[in-house]
Amino acid sequence: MSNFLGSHAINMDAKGRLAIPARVREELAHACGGRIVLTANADEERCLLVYPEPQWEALRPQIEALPNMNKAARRLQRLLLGHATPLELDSAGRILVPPTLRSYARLEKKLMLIGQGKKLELWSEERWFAWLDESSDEEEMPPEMEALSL
Amino acid sequence: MSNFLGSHAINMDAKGRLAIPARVREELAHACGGRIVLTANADEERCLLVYPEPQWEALRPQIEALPNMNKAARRLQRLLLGHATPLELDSAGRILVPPTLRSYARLEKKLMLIGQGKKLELWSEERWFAWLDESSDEEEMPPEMEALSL
DNA sequence: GGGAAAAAGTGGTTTCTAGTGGTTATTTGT
DNA sequence: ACAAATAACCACTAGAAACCACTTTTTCCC
Repeated sequence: MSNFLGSHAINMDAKGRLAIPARVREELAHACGGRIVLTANADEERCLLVYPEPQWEALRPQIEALPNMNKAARRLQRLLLGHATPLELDSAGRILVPPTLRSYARLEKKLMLIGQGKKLELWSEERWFAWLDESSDEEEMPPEMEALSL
Repeated sequence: MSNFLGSHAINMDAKGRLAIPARVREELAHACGGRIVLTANADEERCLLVYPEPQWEALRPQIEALPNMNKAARRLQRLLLGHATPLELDSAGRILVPPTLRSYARLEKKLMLIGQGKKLELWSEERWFAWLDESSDEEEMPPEMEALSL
């Protein structure tokens, strides 16, 4: 099972392509043969999610099955299903990010790719750093988290 | 079980590598054969955490299992998983700190490595001393701490 | 509707920088 | 004084980024 960790600064070229870092490329190669699905993130942070295709296929039916009389559920469906795009790495290990997703996540030239275990997140560098600087201690923690000893 | 104690001043070279002190290297060698995981610290002090790989592997599932519809949990995941980088000491006992982590913890040439029992903390020397000066004992304590007799 | 021009997408090549490994010199501790 | 450990230095390599050339699609104008 794939296990993406760490973060990488990467650049998008003028045509909206980005080169996946070599380390991550290896992970992807044996997790899904380079076949990935790119989609939008549902929470308030406008970043993109990068799933190995099998991971996505496991997740998709769960999203589709949500009770869609519920507003939050409909929102999740529209965002995730509505943006999902299957992609393959080209011969140089690059992917082309569709214009819709580019603008959803406000991607400019400088990006950050963040490992999150079974998936990756793709952020505009500017937004990532802004998010890091946001203070956090106002949030309330779930009990599992209170109990953690790092 | 590993038991890191004490603090060491160390230098980072121009390429972002640092030599682990011999004492610590020995500890690491028999705790994890030199296989470590470097990641970000979640609290407001921007330092890095150095885990022997087995320690990290014990911790990782707990972090991944947090309910990630919760904001505080997501933050912890992004910080810890998103920065975690497995590293091995090279033939000279050095590690290369990835650029992302370097900038997260604002590491310059002079660093401090602080033993914290099962893990180590890596600080910019400047920030470490600043923290020593500013931190106070005014905060309120958890009950377990009240009961301590030093 | 046809053609020209522009834009977007694709593939490859070259250049340069960051990473890697190793070696030598200097310092420190015994 | 000697040995060990650290710091500085140098050479080599691989990866990323910038660049360039070509193809396909779209758009706009005639």
